[in-house]
Amino acid sequence: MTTSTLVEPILRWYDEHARDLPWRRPDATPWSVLVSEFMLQQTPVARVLPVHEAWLARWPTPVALAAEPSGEAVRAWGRLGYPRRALRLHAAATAITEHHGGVVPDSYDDLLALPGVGDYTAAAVAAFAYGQRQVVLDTNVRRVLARTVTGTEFPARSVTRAERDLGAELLPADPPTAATWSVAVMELGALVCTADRPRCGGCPVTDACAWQQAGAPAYDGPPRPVQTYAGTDRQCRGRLLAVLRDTHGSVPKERLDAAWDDVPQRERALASLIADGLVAEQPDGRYALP
DNA sequence: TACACGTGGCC
DNA sequence: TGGCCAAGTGT
Repeated sequence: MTTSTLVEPILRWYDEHARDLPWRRPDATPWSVLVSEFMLQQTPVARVLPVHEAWLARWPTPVALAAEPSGEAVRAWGRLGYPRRALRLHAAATAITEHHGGVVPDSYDDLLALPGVGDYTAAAVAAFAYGQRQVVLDTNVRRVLARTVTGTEFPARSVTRAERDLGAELLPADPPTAATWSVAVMELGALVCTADRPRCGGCPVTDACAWQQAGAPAYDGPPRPVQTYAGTDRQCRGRLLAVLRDTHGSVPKERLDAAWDDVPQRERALASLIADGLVAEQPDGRYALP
């Protein structure tokens, strides 16, 4: 397996098959890229598109978002899920306003220091918004590398040193090409080398793929954790927050009580929402977005 | 290192 | 039908 057997075909494939997404357009601002990365964390592109568009129309800059209460960000987040991301995006906008002159920072370290920005998002923004040479390892990239290079259907639970070394080894030397390569591998993972039922017939590197050459063996690693949802605290939190999101102003506690039957669970969920800063209890005892 | 954290679509 | 999955981060 040489670099060129993987990189060049995937770059050519991307040139022909890349989706036209708002945050990939030449006129997309770093803020647009940053917003997209927050929204895309654990969330499909199709659901992000309309919310991203409305978000950028309302808040074209981090300064504009930072000027509003965090609760407005939570409300505008709508039903994207994981609303703590909205809170963190608002906090990131505030930090950018206060510490970076309102400009999304371009260094990996400065990005990493922002709330809600971890290794993936810092590398992605540096690469996609600023054209830098960064190792971008998301779930798509990791799956593509696991199959094509390692010969396993799925990567390990967490990023390994070997993956990081491999990502660095494959990364083209030229920064703009490196950035394109990173988005190209992600796109291949999202559209072709999917977790379930990969479309190997449309893959530009199927002939070089270690997993294919090994006969596409079934995954035999440790069981991947199942996400339960019905009846969980997460679902309860979602129900409570939906009441506030869909209401202008504040609500009495009875409105929240009506949203979930299990009393101890409801109280626990409400307390956690308040602790997270997603819900504010007012002096009059009513509840509202922060 | 595991686990918590929303939501909806797919087969 | 319901298990599985979707551009992760924080603790």
